[in-house]
Amino acid sequence: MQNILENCDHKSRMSGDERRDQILHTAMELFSRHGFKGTTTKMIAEASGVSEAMVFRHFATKDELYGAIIHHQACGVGEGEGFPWEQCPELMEAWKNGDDFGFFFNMARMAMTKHREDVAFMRLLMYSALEEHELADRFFREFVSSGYDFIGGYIERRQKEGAFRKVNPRIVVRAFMGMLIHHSLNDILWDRKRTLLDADNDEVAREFANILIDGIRN
Amino acid sequence: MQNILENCDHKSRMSGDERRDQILHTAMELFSRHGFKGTTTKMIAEASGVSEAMVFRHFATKDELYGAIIHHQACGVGEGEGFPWEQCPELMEAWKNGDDFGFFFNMARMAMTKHREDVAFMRLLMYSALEEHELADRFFREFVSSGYDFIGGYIERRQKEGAFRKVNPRIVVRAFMGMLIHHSLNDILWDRKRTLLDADNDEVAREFANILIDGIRN
DNA sequence: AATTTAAGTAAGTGCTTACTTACTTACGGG
DNA sequence: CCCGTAAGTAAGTAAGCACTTACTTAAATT
Repeated sequence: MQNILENCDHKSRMSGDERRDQILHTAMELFSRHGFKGTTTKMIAEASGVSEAMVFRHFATKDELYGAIIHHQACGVGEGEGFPWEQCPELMEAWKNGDDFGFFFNMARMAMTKHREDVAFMRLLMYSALEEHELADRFFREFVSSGYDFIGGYIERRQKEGAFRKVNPRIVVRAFMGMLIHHSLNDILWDRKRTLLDADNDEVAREFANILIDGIRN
Repeated sequence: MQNILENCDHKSRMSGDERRDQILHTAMELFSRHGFKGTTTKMIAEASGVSEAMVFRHFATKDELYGAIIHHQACGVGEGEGFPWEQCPELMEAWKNGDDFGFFFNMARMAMTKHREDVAFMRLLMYSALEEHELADRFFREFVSSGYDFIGGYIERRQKEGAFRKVNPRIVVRAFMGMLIHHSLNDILWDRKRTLLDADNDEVAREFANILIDGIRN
């Protein structure tokens, strides 16, 4: 309980590393809301409660600050402790047993939960893709690409076992990922008031899994 | 053949309306590439081959120019000659006859073709959604929402006819639109080199339709 | 040919931007 | 208790921004 003061933003003087971290997180939030060009160093400084000079003491240029955010996020997402699907026991269990519903349902559930938790990161990613910054490319190569391999590999295996019909597994992955990402993007970006579809994420995940499985079953 | 000069950008002096149109299209292209904040009025003027003062003669502010683009696009897309699906005879035929494959296949084909033709508009739309400009909202309300009603209505009808199983039609629409939009977004934004999936659009459309139909068939 | 009209520009305006400099203050180790 | 180190700032700078002003030129109208 004695760290109320330490958690408080108004603390007069932080250690260098503490302040660096705080600026990094503040900037990440602002970049995700307004894009790179739309965020000024003044905004970052004010939101961090320091002068602009402090921002430039920690990060030589605005680009370097953006680079640090990319690095921070890329480490936390792509590597670090492995891919999120490897962290979900139910999912890996289903993967082993060839439990199709368990596999696709948990995959969908996990993705939707992740997306909901990381709205700022998703927005940053979209901006990066449009502005053609490095983050988008890196995220795609290190993360999305592995996801394709993981799901695609499962489908191929189940095809060989005779459970799924003959169809390009990559197209199936695209269909499934499309459902998941589009659904999250709708909630975050397009239809925040849920006028088009206001359903429980579990129900949506269940139906997505059902549609896909029945859609490629033999 | 005498209008080579008229079509040429280097024409020394245009009529007011011609120049207005030209600036509008140039600006649309630039906004779609660099976003609103990332595009300067100087860039627009130079790309249009006029001085900045001319840009401001036609559009009082940068915001007004953006607004004019929105209006121009919204008119061309939302209203004008009706929705694109109403323009496709095969699709409407399939809709009438309850030809499920014809319906979903042509829907997918049409969407993918539109997206490929209108990369600039799609990018503009993404920027608008992130920057929370009016265009995203308007497009969503006038266009996407109608698409949901159209596809959702078809599914409901076919459910009543006993062709499709019991499932929230809106979730099915989201799944289907997800496949289409995500696929186009991949080609435009994330994977322009087609490293993950390099398939013919017709094949993709066919498989998307197959997956969806088998996925909700009774 | 003279006059009006509208397309066009050069060279600004004041403000904001990313980034710097020269200086001040808090704090932990000897 | 002082003193070096590092956290912190106020007040800049030059370039870039959206937007304006005062003027010029081409072309249609009279």
